[in-house]
Amino acid sequence: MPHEVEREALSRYLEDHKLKQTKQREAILDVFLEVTGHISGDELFRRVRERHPHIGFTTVYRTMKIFCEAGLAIERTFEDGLTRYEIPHEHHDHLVCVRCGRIVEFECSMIESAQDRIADEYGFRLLRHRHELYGHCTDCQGR
Amino acid sequence: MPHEVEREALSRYLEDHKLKQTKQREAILDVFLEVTGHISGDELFRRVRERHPHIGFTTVYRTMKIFCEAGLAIERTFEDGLTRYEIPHEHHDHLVCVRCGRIVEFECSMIESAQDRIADEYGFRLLRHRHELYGHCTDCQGR
DNA sequence: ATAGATGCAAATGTTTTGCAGGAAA
DNA sequence: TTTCCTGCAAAACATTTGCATCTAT
Repeated sequence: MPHEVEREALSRYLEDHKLKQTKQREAILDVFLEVTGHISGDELFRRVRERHPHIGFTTVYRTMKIFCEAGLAIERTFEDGLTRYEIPHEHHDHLVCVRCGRIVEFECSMIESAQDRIADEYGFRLLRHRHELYGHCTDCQGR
Repeated sequence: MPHEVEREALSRYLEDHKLKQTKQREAILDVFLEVTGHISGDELFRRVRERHPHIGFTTVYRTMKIFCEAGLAIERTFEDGLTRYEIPHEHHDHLVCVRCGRIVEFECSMIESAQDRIADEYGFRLLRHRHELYGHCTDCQGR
């Protein structure tokens, strides 16, 4: 049984919130968990559709909102304004290639602590941040 | 004559690009230059309209694109997805209060050089970045 | 005279909502 | 059998485009 842990996490969340266990939600979870990287709502919908032609895009969007609330997905928005989803793992920020769209993750504890100092300095209570570096990746520099 | 320098910069840009000097472009420039901070297309349109009821929002959007190309404005997008414009000045990033919408600018050379190192490490040629800190500002922490 | 600008209306593209029928508890 | 879901169509939303008309050069 693939994605056992996540399926159970979803079950628990749905039960706790008096929501229903449906075929669509399971199907979307499976497709989403097979994704490596950052997928847009539209692209995810197309992949779901390949295997489950009856599922509508409305359901995909609504389901991803639930997954985000359940901690099974994280919503991100980059320069193009599309909503993308990723599987949660350690905190990180992103490098984005503006030519091929490649997204690479990075983590820098020095930047993290600098952010805390800055927020402190301006009297802000920090909730979250967005830090994206845009450029050309190795493969795209020749062009 | 207010905004003399910017008016001339605009004139020069329009001439160089065989574009036309129009009342609308001057009017929008004046309203924009009076803005302190970061203004959305919609809000800018409303302020332009107060003084120039005949100017359409299409013209405001089109004109701001020209101003950006002419280096008279910079386009920014924060969490709410709206396009905002600011008057160019030294490089900086932003703290955004998610309750009142206040936007504060900050600059941190340590973060800047860390970014360069990271881009380097991943083989990216860095073009630009976006760094935003979201939280509650001093005034909004009680609520 | 002519290239370019304007303003309205309509289109765009992604995401959300209304609603009637359908499925899970 | 009630509450929640689904899928379609339509709406929402900020921004862009088409086009006939107007204006700066």
